[in-house]
Amino acid sequence: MSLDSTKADDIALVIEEAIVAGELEPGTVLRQEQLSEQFNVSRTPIREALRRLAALGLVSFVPNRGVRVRTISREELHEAFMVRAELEALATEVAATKMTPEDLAELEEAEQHFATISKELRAREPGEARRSIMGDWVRANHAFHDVIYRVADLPLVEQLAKSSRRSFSGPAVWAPGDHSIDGLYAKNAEQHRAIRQALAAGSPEGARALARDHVLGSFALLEAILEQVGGTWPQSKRSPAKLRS
Amino acid sequence: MSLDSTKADDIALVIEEAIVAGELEPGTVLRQEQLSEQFNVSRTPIREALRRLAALGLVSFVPNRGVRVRTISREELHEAFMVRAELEALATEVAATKMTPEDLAELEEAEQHFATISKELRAREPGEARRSIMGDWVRANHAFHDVIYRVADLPLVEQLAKSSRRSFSGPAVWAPGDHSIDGLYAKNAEQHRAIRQALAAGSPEGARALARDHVLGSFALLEAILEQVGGTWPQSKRSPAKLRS
DNA sequence: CGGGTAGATCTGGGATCCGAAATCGGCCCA
DNA sequence: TGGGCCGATTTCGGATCCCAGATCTACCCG
Repeated sequence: MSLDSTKADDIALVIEEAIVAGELEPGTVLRQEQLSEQFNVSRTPIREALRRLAALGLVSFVPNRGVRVRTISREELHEAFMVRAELEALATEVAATKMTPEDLAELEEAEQHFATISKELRAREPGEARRSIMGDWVRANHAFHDVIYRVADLPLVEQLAKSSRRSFSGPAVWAPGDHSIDGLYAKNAEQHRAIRQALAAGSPEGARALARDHVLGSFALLEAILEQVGGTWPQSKRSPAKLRS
Repeated sequence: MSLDSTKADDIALVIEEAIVAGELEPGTVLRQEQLSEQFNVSRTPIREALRRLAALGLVSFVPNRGVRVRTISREELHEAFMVRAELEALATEVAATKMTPEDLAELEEAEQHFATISKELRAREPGEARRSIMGDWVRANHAFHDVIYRVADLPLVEQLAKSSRRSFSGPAVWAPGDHSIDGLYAKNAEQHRAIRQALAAGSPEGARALARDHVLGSFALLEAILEQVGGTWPQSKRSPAKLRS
């Protein structure tokens, strides 16, 4: 615990994980004292951790009122995808010139794992059965893209892309969608295949374009998922008054 | 001061400004106590401010040892430019469909202001005379791009692009270069004109490509500036041992 | 004379305490 | 009955204090 990390860092990572994993729904108010007893520390490291999360955009800070898990509007979600599309296009283009056979093998494995889970997902009925596998689906999807980031070896791009990726992995988990959008799930998996083939062919331009389309297509998928949940957008900005839960 | 902001926030902004403006050279060690008496506060808000800066990547945190202003390697600088090239290309493409005549007029004014300063810069001799105007040059350059960001109305893109812009505005200030690269300065100013014209023509694709080239070209300019300073890269990673100054 | 080591000192991390801002809750009055 | 006012309570921001880890320094020993 005390080896090369502070409590504030550790706590920030745990909370970040919880937010990304969708365990903390957007809009949730985070009380400093509650967190401090939850982690058995004083409020000082808690506040430093929250400062970090605020700088990363995961929570929003309101002076003298508290922090809440950031809510994201449809426009913000769209923009996050546009950003990731550009960054991922860049990373994929760069990766195309660096792929080794071992990298390609690893990528193909990740692709197949994702395809398997995607198929399993589509086989399940909507509801809890489908919801319980969404975490795996998100992780498998990330794993595929992470191979590309690793090969591209662009730390800043990777950091920023993952940062904007956080904006939507949560919603995807708690809003699994129904059968009518299974075609989009299937298309998503198929695009992984196309990207891998472009990378295998050593085509930077092709890989770039495919990566960009894929990310933008993923937005269409997520949008479809979210549209179904409540008809209306699920986590719009709620009234900022009355911060108490 | 206390209206809708905390001391930690205020201090973070001040320090951030100092780093971006090049007043704090990379590698400088920031002592909590020194900062606390400088701002007349206790160390608590100082540490929260530093946490924020660390999350933004402006300073690096070493547990139990302190923070220092982040140094940046040539590779990191290059990557920051690649990122900004993609983001700025996106913003410019979006802005092309939104420009009003008023926006265009404002953009042209910023362009001319930058051109004036650029010309003044090239007229000066290297050394202190040139160095003293670099801050204005950087600000005028930012002002031009900021018009585009404002019109594009993509907050996340703007935030991220400005974040990566911070990586190099400092170096540009303290390493003004000599006459041999004046052609690059001139070209830089000329590219602003081309971008504005593409925006005026309502050509998203053209504006996108020009914006991307412009940013990548700016990297060549900065690289040339820095090459001259000491022959070698000026602020490489120093030995991390011995944090004391 | 060089290297290692133990104590002194410095500095950062975290706990506890206090004042201030904001919300809550009950009361009064129209 | 409903709206506004005022004290009580909650929660946050900041200050101060203490402890632990790291560095420095001086001494000792080979």
